[in-house]
Amino acid sequence: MAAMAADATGAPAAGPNWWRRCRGRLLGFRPMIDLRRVRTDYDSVAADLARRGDDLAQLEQVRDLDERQRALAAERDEVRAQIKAVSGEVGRLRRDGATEEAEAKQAESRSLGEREQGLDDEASLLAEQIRDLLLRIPNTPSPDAPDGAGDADNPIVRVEGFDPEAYAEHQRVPHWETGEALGILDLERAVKLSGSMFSMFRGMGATLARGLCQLALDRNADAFEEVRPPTLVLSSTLTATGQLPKFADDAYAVERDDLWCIPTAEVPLTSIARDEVLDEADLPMRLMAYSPCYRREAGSAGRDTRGLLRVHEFDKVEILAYATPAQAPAMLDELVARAEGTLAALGLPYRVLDICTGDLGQSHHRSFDLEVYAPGVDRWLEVSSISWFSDYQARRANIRYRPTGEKRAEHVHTLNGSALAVPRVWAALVETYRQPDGTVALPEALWPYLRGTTVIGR
RNA sequence: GGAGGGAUGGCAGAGCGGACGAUUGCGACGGUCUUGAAAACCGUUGAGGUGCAAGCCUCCGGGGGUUCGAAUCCCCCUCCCUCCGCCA
Repeated sequence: MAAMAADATGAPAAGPNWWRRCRGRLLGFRPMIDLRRVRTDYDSVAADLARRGDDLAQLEQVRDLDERQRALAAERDEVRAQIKAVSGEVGRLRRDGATEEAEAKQAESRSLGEREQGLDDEASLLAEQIRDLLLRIPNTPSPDAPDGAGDADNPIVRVEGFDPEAYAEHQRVPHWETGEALGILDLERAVKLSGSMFSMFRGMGATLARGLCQLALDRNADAFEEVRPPTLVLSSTLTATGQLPKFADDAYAVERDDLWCIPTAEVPLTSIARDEVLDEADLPMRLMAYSPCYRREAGSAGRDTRGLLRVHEFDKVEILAYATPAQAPAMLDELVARAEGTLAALGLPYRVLDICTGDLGQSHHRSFDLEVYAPGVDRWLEVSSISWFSDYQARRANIRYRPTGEKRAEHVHTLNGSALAVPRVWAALVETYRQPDGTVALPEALWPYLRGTTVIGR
């Protein structure tokens, strides 16, 4: 792990991989895939990863390097045992005054030490290579996840409240036009402040944005503990959830302080239990958080640049759970149902997609996407992605629980999803509820959050 | 930001170069006693790696160094506490 440590001065060196050397380091040797499973059950791991359409070269490499690493480590340990024995001998001889013999033993120990050093260097190098590979290998998909090559293959599980014939001309106006006309969205000045793909809500637009978060929090407060987490986090925190090392370009970095802006509250919420052993009685543990989210959208520059469809900073309410493996499938259903419930309460048509193996995120075991229909832009907008990570994140983050009666702690399963993401829902609302006179009549569920306003006019 | 003090097993707290993976107390667990419980007494009790196993190895906040040998000595970092400065 020597290469991961801070340099002698402790100052993070700049450069494309500066965070590799930073405070808090990347986590220690914490693979995402169970290395033991790679050893004992290689074929099934390979088959699982193949379903994602993944290249298996890295996995093969891991298997081979691991074999060599273990052999070297065993040899090194044997030499270490000898050194210990010989050193003990030295102590005894010195006490007995047998100086000459002691010196001979010292020489012997010294040469053993050189051999140990060589073996250890080699074994550590291999271990590091294995770790780097393992951190980049994605999660294995659930057997229930549908097969497919990409987003075109995601089955639509259900569509709720959508009637393509039901829309009138006055709803076919993009939210940015209505927003500017009503003075509730000020994109022009947002660009002046922060550049393209930033947004600014004003007046009732801002109240609506905040009200949406409040609504989402209130709807889940029956079972979820509200958390207000930090939104700047260490590299190690971003690694635990899987954003690093592979997706460093997608996040905003505050280099001089080795901090990153969170892309989602999933990041701090998941790390809350990092390096802890939870009581089984406390599971499932449900948490929710409102937070701003920051995304560089590096891979999608130039796409969806108009309006609120894709922005660098937005507000979101995230719901998350730690669960036992047995509880996880039901928890996935619960999170989906909760996210759906909020969309339904807002009266927005939506559909549910079962994400196929080829479109699953790197750390996802199974995912469902929720999309709302926005008539003004005539598109389905992804507003929530609810995912089950199996033990992938828990392994990286070292989150465990002790099954009752068991001696050995096991990794928990993590699940999370957006309860509500503001900009796209805001857009869909403004388009869906636009009246013939250009005002926006908001659904009743929001009224308690709008200070008495029910219709946003000029 | 400056100056001092600290970080050891679930907790408290010893150890300051060799018999220390770590005294002890509390807690927890098992047992004896008891109608039951308490008390008392006896015993067990950190984590991880590797191996069929016996075992061996690693871990005293993290990293590096000195040494035949480091929890113990040296250097760097992080975090916590106290004081000063600054501050929503």
